Amino acid sequence: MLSITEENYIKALLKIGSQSEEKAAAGINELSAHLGVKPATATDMFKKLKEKKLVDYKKYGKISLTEEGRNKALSIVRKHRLWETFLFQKLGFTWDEVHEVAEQLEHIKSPKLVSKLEEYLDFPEFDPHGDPIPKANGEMVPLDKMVLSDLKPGDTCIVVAVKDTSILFLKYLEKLGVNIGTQIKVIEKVPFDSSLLLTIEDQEPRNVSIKFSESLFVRK
Amino acid sequence: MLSITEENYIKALLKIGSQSEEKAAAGINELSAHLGVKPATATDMFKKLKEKKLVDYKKYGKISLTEEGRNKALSIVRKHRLWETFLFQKLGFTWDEVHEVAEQLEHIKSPKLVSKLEEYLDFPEFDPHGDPIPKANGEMVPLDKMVLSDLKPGDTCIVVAVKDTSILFLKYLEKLGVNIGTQIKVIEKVPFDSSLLLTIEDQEPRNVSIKFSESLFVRK
DNA sequence: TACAATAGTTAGAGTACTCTAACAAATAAA
DNA sequence: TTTATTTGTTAGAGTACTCTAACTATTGTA
Repeated sequence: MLSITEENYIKALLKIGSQSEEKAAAGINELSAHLGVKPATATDMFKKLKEKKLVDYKKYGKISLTEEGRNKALSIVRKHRLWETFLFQKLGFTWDEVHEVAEQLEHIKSPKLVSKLEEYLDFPEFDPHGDPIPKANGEMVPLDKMVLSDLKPGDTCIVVAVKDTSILFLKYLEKLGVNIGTQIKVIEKVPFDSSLLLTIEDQEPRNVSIKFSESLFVRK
Repeated sequence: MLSITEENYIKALLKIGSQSEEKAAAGINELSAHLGVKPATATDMFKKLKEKKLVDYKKYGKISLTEEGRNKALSIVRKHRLWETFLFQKLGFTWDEVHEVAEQLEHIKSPKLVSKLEEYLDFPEFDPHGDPIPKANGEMVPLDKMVLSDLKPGDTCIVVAVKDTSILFLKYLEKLGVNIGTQIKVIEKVPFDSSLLLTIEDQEPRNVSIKFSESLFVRK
């Protein structure tokens, strides 16, 4: 049985690992920053997780999940996203509120609760941020997505997920009327600062920064 | 902000305190047994809770909740019973399964979650075991209840709650077809062992032990 | 009222997780 | 290729919660 702390460590590794390409490995500094602890603390903890055969790790090397560690981490992500979906769909939480509460709910230990919840939500494939929800066996529909900033003038796309889940960004999206499924057309790319001029659904064209367009996942 | 451990300590005190009459105070041995820790451990913890002004306590004296401690404890019981209701009504958990999971869910910190959940459940007054759910302000409908063993032959009653929430007892009730709201009529009291002969709804009369009849709350 | 039984406390120690400070390895730059 | 910078490790210590063992106070009984 993993402690909440241990669960958070392997979850962080799954998240950072899946962002980078290839073997999905991460360094101590990046991990500790993401977890909000000092590198020394993270070193100790990953040593312990290595003993438990959840991570692969050698002194001064990159850290990656073992098969078992990856499954455990996926089951936490599964719970997190199912709870987010519940909070959003059933309890009327807003987009930006669900994450924080789901961070707590994801650590509840009850296999029955998870499967009942999934059934109650009618087996959702995506959470409110557009991220795919892993199934009980760890499978996950791959999301074919690109960042908005990769589009060219004239391209049209559908918003499928957010890359940045910070409250500031989510609130800004809300204000702009952007949700999962929203249609966006790129009118023009400003060479000076790489900002984009675009139309959101039927609204008037507006300009968004490169930071914005790199934080939104879309599908052509 | 209280830790999960601290929450469990004041919850135990509320529970034991409200079982006994008068000033609702409890001893260290009883509390530590209920919490599954050694008396030495409980002594330390209640000292700490005294510093936080959540309990009244002097060396070698009984322990009781302060006004603030009582409010905190009630809010945990509120969460516990709302979650039990959710698990039972919405997710199809059985009577005996809800408690264990609610023990975990009651520690989730989110005032919004609690009020949204209450609203989603349509402001329930009782949990699946028949116990009243405290309102946000700490108020609770008083349950006019007595134990089945206090009835006399010829009396008829309605089951309103269970006193013992152990899985063994709940499963036995299920087998007997006893639920909240079930009607029971006492036919005869056996002087030898104080067991009762009774009819449950329209079933054939059957005999139940004194242990059984002292574990069930009813209303005449 | 004295003493045995019960109830509660203190001291010392262990585990899990965290930190700071000092150091060592790996990597990038001159 | 030597050095500076970045990255990661070790040692020592602190907090929260738990234990055992030894002790003290309170209560009930003879």
